[in-house]
Amino acid sequence: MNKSTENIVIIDNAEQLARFAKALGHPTRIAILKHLEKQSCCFTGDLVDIFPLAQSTISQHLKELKNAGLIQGEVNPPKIKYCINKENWKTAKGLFQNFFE
Amino acid sequence: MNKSTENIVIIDNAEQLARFAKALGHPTRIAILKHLEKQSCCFTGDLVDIFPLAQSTISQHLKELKNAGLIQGEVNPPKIKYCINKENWKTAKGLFQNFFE
DNA sequence: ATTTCCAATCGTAAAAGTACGATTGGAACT
DNA sequence: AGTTCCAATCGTACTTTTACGATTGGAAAT
Repeated sequence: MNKSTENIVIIDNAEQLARFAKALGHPTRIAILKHLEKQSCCFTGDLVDIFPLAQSTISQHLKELKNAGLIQGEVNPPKIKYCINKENWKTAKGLFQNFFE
Repeated sequence: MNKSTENIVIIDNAEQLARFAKALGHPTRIAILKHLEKQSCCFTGDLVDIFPLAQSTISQHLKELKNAGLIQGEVNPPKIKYCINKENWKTAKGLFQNFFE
């Protein structure tokens, strides 16, 4: 069982919404996601160039987005290509939409 | 200048979105907002009855929601009636909508 | 004036988040 | 084998969040 995505369905809506919201609760992570939306995909290194943050910090943010299920990484040696996780993205969209009516 | 609401317009979208998201990033706060949506308004005490949390903890969550601009409190002695801040709610809704396309 | 009631604030403790530099790991090249 | 490259992870420091009980403050009622 993949901790980051598989258990989304079994936990209650409020918790799932809070989970997504928490992942979105940092300007850098919003910016990363916006960038991924635009680019469709990108590498960690690209982000390190764009943001004035250490590589380890970017990596940490990516990890959180991945744990929340909002992105996924595809190994593309020697790089790792990050993309929006479209399925969960849709789920998140729906939850927020529903929440705000 | 009211710190919680007035400066929303002047800060960048990503930051504002992150701010709202952060406020939504806790199950209790999601639940409080859902309750406020349903009830239209409510008192702190009502929430203390509903949630298995200390009064001070609820108060703290309300404070954060207020600081984020999502709710507002109207004094209604001896109680305080909390409502959704409709204007900012709309702003938040728009930001999330736009973010998810 | 005192009491009562509601809610904010204070003080505190434990846990989580944010950021950094340094190190490690794995895959592809010399 | 050794080197190079990218990205994850480790170790660390600092800040913020979350939660609690206790205290305070303000308004209404006795």
